[in-house]
Amino acid sequence: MTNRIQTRDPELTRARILDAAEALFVEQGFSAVKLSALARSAEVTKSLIHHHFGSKEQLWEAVKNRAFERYFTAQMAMLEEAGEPDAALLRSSVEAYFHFLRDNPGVVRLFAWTHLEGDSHCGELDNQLVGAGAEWVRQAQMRGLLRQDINPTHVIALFVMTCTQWFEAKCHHQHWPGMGSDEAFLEDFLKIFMEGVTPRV
Amino acid sequence: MTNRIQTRDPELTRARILDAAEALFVEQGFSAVKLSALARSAEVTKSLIHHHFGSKEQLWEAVKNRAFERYFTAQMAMLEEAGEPDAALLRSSVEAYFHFLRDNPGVVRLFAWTHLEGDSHCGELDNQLVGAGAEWVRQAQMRGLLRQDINPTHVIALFVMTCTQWFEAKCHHQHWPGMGSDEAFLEDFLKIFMEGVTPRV
DNA sequence: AACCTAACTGGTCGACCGGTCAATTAAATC
DNA sequence: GATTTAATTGACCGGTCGACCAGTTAGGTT
Repeated sequence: MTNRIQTRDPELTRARILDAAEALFVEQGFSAVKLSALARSAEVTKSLIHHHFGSKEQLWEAVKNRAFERYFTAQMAMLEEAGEPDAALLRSSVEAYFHFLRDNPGVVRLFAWTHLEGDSHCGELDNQLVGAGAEWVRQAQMRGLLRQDINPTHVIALFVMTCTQWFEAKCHHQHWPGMGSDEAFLEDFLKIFMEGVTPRV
Repeated sequence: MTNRIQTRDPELTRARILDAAEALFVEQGFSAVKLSALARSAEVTKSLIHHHFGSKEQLWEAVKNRAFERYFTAQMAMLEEAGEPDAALLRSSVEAYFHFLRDNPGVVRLFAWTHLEGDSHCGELDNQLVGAGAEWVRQAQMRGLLRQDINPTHVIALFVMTCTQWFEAKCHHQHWPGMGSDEAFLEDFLKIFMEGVTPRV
């Protein structure tokens, strides 16, 4: 702000505000973020934030929408490049999801804040994601590749929730005695999960 | 506050403040809670809160400590009344934990807020809880009742995290297509989990 | 009954919150 | 080049936040 070239680029300004806001909201949650700190961080004036986004609440919505859209499209892409349903593909899907969350810690925290707010918006957004995944499981079940006495949606929910919670609550359980690394836990989870969902021979 | 009998009971006052604070903190998180609203809810003056707890921050710590102590002792009691390690007992332990969280939604949210704060205090508190659980799994493994190629701590972590996330993110996934009730999900989770941790015959 | 400690109150404080507004100015339109 | 539009600024607002403090009073001690 001090010595910035006197040029105007509203798109860039919006982006800079969104980026700074996302960083702060991810870190501190909605209530704890002060617009003054955000303005400082984004190197714009407070008024400019209001000009572009109306209010703190609307900015929060914009941040969430952008982040969840990123999440959604990334997942959709992963889903579409998946091939025929079989156990090996389920395994690699879990790995892919786990690593996506590991590489996108911001979206994990954004999900957590949103859950606590009781905002079900993001949940509705991935209805089709889960629906497609569950359909995929259902097909594998019909072919006898997965055990058939389990609700397909629950299969999806189980690994999504496990991956999510692993990273959401990492500060909580990372110091538990005997707890292994990201990869070690994923490995053990997959052992249990894959053994649990495939039919006994 | 308006027409309360002019008697003094500091213990009760502290308890009333703690109760009201817990309710508000659980609902809104630390930053969003206003001491004025808390004072109104607890039917005390703002000054009295400062008198008993010093600051908002210290009150937050007191609330967390009390709640996590309750959680800890409840879990410790459950653990102590457990008998010899075997698969059936693991199953009923998961059920007990799941139902404890279902019946104590406050502590689940408190955990979630605490995770987001990065406060590892509660995580350290249940080190011995997890340690005892993992030891219990280890014994079952040695007896051949559970498969031995899995980190015992990960077995505990997996079901703790799954139960926690189920209730933490309920608003998120409860509207997913095909999602079942609490009990239906628990049942399916146990099918996968128990099948995954017991050795193949 | 005198005394003391601490529970409790009302009033108040400076800081700073989110938000507004009129004025300025860069850039797009004509 | 004149005009319009909108990005941007700094000054400012009312409200209220957490905290503080001097004073009052109930309850226990001696």
